Amino acid sequence: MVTIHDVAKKANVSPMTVSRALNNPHLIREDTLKRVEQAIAELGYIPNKAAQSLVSKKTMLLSVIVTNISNPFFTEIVRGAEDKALQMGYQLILNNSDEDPEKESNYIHSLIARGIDGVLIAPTGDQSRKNLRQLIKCRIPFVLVDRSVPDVASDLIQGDNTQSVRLLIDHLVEQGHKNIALINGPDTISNSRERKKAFLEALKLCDIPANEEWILQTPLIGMDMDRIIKKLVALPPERKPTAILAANNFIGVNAIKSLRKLNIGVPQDMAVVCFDDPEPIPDFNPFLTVAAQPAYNLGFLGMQLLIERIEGRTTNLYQTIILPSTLIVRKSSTSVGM
Amino acid sequence: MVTIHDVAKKANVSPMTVSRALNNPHLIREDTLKRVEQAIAELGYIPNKAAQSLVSKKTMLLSVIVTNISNPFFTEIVRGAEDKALQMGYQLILNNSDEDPEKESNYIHSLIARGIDGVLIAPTGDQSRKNLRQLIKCRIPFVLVDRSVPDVASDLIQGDNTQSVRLLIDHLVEQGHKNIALINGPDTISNSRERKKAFLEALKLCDIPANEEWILQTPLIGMDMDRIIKKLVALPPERKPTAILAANNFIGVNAIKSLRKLNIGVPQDMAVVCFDDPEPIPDFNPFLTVAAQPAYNLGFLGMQLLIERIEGRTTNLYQTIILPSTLIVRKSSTSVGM
DNA sequence: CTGTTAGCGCTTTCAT
DNA sequence: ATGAAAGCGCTAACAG
Repeated sequence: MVTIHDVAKKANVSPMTVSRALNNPHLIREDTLKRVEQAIAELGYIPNKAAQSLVSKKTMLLSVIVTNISNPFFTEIVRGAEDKALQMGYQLILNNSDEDPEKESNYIHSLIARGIDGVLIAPTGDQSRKNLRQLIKCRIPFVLVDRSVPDVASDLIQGDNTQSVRLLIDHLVEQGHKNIALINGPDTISNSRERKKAFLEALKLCDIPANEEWILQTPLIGMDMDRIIKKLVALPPERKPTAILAANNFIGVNAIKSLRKLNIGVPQDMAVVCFDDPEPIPDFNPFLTVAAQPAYNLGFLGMQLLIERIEGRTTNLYQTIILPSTLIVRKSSTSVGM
Repeated sequence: MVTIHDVAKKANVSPMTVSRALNNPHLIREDTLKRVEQAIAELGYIPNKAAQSLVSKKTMLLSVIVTNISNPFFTEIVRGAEDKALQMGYQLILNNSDEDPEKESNYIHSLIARGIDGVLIAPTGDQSRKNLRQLIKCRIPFVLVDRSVPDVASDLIQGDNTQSVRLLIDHLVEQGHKNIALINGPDTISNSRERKKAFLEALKLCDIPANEEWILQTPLIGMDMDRIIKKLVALPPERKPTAILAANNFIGVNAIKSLRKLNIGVPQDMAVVCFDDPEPIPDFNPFLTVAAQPAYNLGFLGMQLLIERIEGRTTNLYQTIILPSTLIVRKSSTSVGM
C-alpha cells in the first residue's frame, strides 16, 4: 500500500505538504504542488479513508435499511437513495431487515461500530423504537422513510396514506362498489394504522358504512393469504365485499393469487386495488390497479434530508415530507379481468 | 464516543486488557474479564472499526457493483449477495454503474480508498478491463458475476448462456417457428457474444438457417427499440421472422411494447421469449416466456466465492461457476396472447 | 509556504 | 495474566 509518506519522500516534502496538496492545494506553492502531484500519479497513491476517518470522525458512509430490497417499492427507494448519496460524495451500505427488529438491531450495531455518518431507514415497525434510540444515543442522524415510529422524533418522508386510500376508494366507488374490504399490514406499523384510519374516513366521505368484518390484517412476513381470502368469501352474500383494498403490493398480489385458487374472477367477482406498483420494469401487460407511491423520490429526497441533517444545513426542527401517490387504473378493478 | 480507554479506566485495567477481553477472552483471568465486561455494558462501548481497520488492514466491507439494481435480475443478485455477506460477518456497499465504465471507475477508486476487502462485480463490459486491472494492482480480490472480461483472470459466476438459449430456441421450434430473430445487447459484453454464438449453434442444431438480417443489436442504455422492431417487421413477408429471442428482460419488455405500438399481436403475429424474468414479485398474470437465470444464487454463491478468496480458503486457480436456467413457458410464445 | 509534534482508537510486540 | 510502548495512515495545531 502506498502511503502519504511514500509520496512525501518521492516528492521531497513532508507528509503534511502532501496532505495539504490534496486538501488545500491553494496553500501550496505552484512548483511544490506539481512535484507532489506527479509523485501521487507515479505511485498511484490513494488516501486511506480509514485513517482519515479516525481523525475527522467522518466516514462518508451512509446506510439504507429497508425491510427487503426484493420488494420493488424498496428497490426504487434504494436506487433513489444511492443516486443522491453518490451526488453528494457518500457511499451506501445496504441492509435488509426482513421486518425483523432483531436483525435490524444487529445491523445498527455494526453500523455504529463502523462510524456511519447517517442512516435512511424504513423501520420494521414500532418495535424499532429501541434501535432508533440507540442511534440517537450515538448521535447518528437518521431519517425515517415510509414508516414513522411513535415517540421517536426525527425527520420523516413517506407517501400520502390519506390521499392514496382516497384515490383508491373513490375509484372503487365510481366503479359501483359499496362493500369494500381492507387487507392491512400489522398495526405495529404506522402505515397500517394510517391506512386503516384513512380507509374509514374515505368510506365515511362516500357515505358507505364500514364493516369490521371487512377489515383484516396479515403479517408482512409469512402471510397466510388463503386463510384471509377464504374468510372473506365465506361471508353470506349480503355481507360479502365486492372489492378489496390491499395495503401493499405483496398483499395485493397474494390476494389475487388466493382468489384465483378459489376460481374467483378478478375483477368480475372481486375487484382488487392496492398500494405500490409491483412492476419495477414498466410493464407491457399491466393488471393491478394501484396507488403508486413515488418510491424513487422517497429515497432520493429522504437521502437529501439526511445529508442536510448530517452536514448541519438544516434547522433543529424535524421535517416531515409527504409525497402524493398516482392512481393507475388497470384491469383488476375495471373491465373483464383475468 | 466511548473508547477503549474509557472502558479501561472504569474497569481499572489497561486498554490492552480490554482489547484482549474482546478478542482473546481466554487470556484473561475470570474476574478481570467480568469487570471489563461490565464496564463495556455500562458504558455501551462499541469498538471503532476504522481504528481496527487501520491496524488489521481488514475492513469487513465488501462491494457489489451492478449496472442497475432496478433491474430485477440484479436486485436478486444483490439480495443473494447481501444474505451471504451477512452470514459471514461482512457488510455490503452497493454501487450502480449504469453500464458506464467511467462511473464504475469512480466507484472502484472510492472503494480502494475505503480499503474494501473485495468486490462482486457485474462489469459494464470489456471496457471494464482497465477498472479490474486497478483492483488487481491493489490486490483487492473480486469475482465477476454475469459477465466475463477477456484477458482478466478471475473467478466468475454466471448463467448458462448456451443452455438458456437452447431452451428458448427449442421451445420456439416446438411451437413451429423457423424464422427466429435475436435482439442482442452490445457485443462489448461477453453475454451478448455468448448468446449470439449459442443462438447460431442452436439454430444449426435444429437445422434452421440463420439469417444475418435477423440478428440485431441494441445498447442497454438508451435503446431505440421502436427502430429495431420497425426494421424487423418491414422485411418482406418471406424474410420476416415470426419469433424474437430477446437477450434480456429489458429488451424483451421493450420489444413487446414496440410491437404493441405497431398493433402486432404477441404471440399470434410475433412470438417473444427472453432471458431473465422481469417479475420480482412472483406474478399472478404472467405473460413473457423466459429462461429464468438463478439470480439469487448467482449473488449468493458469487459472494461465497469472493469470501473464500478473501479468506484464503481457495486455491490459486480461478473458478468458473455456471448455473443453469429454468424455462418458464407463458403466453408470449404460445396460446392467444395480448 | 512548509515542517514538526501529537494524537485519532486500536492492536502487535515485547516486558514484567 | 497484565501492561507499556510503538505504530497503523492521516490531519489539526502550532512553529518557523
